[in-house]
Amino acid sequence: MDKVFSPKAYEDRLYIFWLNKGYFKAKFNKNKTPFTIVMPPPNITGQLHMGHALDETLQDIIIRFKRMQGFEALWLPGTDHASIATELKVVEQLKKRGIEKNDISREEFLEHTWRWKEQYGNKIKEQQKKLGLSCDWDREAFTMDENLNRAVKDSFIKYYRSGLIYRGKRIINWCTSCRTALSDAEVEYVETQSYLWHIKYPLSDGSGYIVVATTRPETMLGDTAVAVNPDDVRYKAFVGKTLKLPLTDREIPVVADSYVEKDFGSGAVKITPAHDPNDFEVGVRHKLEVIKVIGDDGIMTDETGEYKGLERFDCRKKIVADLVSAGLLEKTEPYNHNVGECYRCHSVVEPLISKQWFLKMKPLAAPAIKYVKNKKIEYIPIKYEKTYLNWMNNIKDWCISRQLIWGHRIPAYYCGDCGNTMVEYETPKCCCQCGSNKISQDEDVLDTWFSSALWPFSTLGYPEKTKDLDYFYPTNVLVTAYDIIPFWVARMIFSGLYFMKDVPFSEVLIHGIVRDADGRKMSKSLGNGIDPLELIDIYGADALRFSLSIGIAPGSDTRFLNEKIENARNFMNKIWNAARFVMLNGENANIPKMFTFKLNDADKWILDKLNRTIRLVTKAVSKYDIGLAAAKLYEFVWNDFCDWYIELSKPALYSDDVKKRSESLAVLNFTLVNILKLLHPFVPFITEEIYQSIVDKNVKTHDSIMISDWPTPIKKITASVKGKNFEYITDIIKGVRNIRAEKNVAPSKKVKLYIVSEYEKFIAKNLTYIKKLCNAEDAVFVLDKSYIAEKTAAAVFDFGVVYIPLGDLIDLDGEIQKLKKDIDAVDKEITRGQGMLGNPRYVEKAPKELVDKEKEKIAANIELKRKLIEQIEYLKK
RNA sequence: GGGAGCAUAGCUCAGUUGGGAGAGCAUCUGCCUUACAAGCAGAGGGUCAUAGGUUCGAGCCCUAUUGUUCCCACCA
Repeated sequence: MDKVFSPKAYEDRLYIFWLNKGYFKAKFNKNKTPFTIVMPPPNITGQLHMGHALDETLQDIIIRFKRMQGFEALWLPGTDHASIATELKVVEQLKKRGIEKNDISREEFLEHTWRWKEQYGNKIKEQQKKLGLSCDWDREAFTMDENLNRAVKDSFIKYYRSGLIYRGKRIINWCTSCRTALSDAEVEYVETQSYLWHIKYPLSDGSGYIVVATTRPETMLGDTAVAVNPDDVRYKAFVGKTLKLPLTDREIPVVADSYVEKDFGSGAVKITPAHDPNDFEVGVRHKLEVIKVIGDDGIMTDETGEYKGLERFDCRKKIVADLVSAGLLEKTEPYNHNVGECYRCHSVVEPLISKQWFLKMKPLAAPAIKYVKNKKIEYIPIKYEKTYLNWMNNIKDWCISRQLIWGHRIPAYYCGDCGNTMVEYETPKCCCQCGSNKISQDEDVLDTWFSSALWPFSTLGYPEKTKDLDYFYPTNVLVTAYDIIPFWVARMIFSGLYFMKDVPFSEVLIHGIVRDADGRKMSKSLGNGIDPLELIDIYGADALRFSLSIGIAPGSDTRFLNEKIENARNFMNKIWNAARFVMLNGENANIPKMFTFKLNDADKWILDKLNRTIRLVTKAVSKYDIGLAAAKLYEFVWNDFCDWYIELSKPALYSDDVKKRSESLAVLNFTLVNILKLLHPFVPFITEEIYQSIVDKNVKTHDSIMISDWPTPIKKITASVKGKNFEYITDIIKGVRNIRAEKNVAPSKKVKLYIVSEYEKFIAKNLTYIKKLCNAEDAVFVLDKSYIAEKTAAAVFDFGVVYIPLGDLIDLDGEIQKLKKDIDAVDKEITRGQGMLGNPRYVEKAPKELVDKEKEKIAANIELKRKLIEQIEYLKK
């Protein structure tokens, strides 16, 4: 093994090894319980970013853990066609080659897009492999695969036939740049500094005017009324009269509608039914004309007279200018409000009237709410249940049609003669109503999220009733970031319930997003993104994975700091070197099987610690508390195993006693292999690489660590008992080291120790450790201080005192002061404890265990205090 | 406007049904001790945002306040 771990030397090799062995594959197995995760499919436009790295590392940890525990663990990967995002990319690429989307046919465009997909769509897969993900690549799915297409078509038709899908003219969010409708979820609101323009609308009879305020003056060209509140006395007389719409020759009525709030603005609202959802409703109530003034391309329409052909924001400027010259602009007020942007291209979304397909949400939301409330699906952490319920409870119908080419084409057909609509699996030969054969398919495709919503079952064979679907569905846990709950999680839940009559997963593990060092979201526009692949290149995949998993709390954001990954890299190096230590000493050794020989006190101590770690880590990972599990492992491996146990093993390893040596190696190998197993889900590469080089056949039982068994606590080990507590030994070592450091005793200088303790026998048995780790040339037991002639410093414990003769380095007054300080601290502890025990309610209410522990603590502290006082007495003599 | 979260060491964050305040990094001291200087040993550093309350006991539960972040809605 190399002195410094070098991940590049083995990561790729091991991944290929796993692939060749087929260890990632999962298949129907009636003797095993399935555990399923479907991977949130990255977009084919995607590059692996830190968000993926976190999300997928968490999933890999869980799936590797379950696999080792003996589940038939399926992690199903795949990619999403990402309708809008991909189409934008392809349009852009074509533009560079001088090709406009509108100049080529639908088929040609699709051809270009498929080619683009073949070229770039698999990039992320190769990146995921670098991360070490153990997903079943044979099952890799794509939302536009043939069988997934079938699922989409099938579900659309089923929804339609039960009346949940309808087509209608509504105000929808329109992106004038992408030229498509968007769902509510696809609009992002951004606070924008703008103005509120107050415009005078003169009465037709010349008797005055009404002032209306607007943030979008260009829409006034489509105004078909001004509305006031029916109870507003200021405007009572105006209702029913007509106004001259400025800059046009149209006359519009003043209507009364309770939607208008008296106290906001002027109390009068211009009504533009074609460009505002609320105005649309008012228009319906008052049977107003609907005039579309902004076109799908963001250009003013034929309806706008002299403004026709102007871009919408240019038109706004001109309108304002014209109003000023007409003397009709009363005032302009600075105004901050939220403006909707397209989540893909970030251009301003235009609400406008359009004929689209919608999915009725209320009937689907009801069960989706019920199942979550009944805990058939649990959110981890629980707070995200509220986010979900809040969204579900206020849900509106989902606009599912998109005016794009790349996606699942809507299976609706229209008769060119009678206009009949047919929703069918195959193109109808002729109209079922009039018999005409002039049949054309709807030009639109479905929202990308429509197919994503089916992901947990479409990938397993739905609508076919496959064996896999039956075995692996419902899946177990969905792992994703909180920002995708409305888009995806919610929609999978109602889709799963509707089509599968069962939840798509029983748990949702929500994690945060990875932010930069300053806490900002990583984004392309800010240029503050960190490329996981670069980090893998520098630090290795394991270091990246570990840095992302340690210390995170479910649902909370995490900042990415270089020092975190450096620390993780250092930890990998630590593991590497600990293993190297075991290997170097174990060459050619004849290592006995564990528990066939007598364990020494240090062995029992580390095995007890190992047991605790196994319990803790197993429990934590089971609860998906990945951050805690990683932290506990870090602590055990570094602080207990490396800092203590390896040091403790050295006297035996370097001795001439072959038996002792080989027994020590047995415990080292045993502990090491358990550590590797516990760490494997987190850091698969380094653990596999080390596992492969383990020579102790008793502990290396499989040809790969990833198919080995998850550790269980060793039954033969019991915690230390009073009088035989190994902590006495470590306490003494720490105490002596402390004094040495305080008194500036050179590390190379050997010291002599005198020990006074009622547990002399136990300590004597472990004296080698004390001498070695304190760099003491001798340690002898005495009955009390009076047997020591030299001036000494003392390390005082409740179980004994250790004296170090340090000659002139000892300052008597200083020592006394120090001891007094210690006594004060101990006194405080005793008072606190006695206070608690003196309280009958505490003794009565607190758990018995705790009370007993408290009693022991007090006894120990009283003893410690007695010994401290004794020391002062000695010093004063 | 509605909802949720966060506030703990200089920095980034943990803190498991309420029971003696933790880690990493940074700082200081001493060490190239034959696994590891990407290391070892030791040390300093916190009124757990503020004010109340519940409790024998509060970083943790309740109320209010301040600061901060996010989500949803979109009243022109």
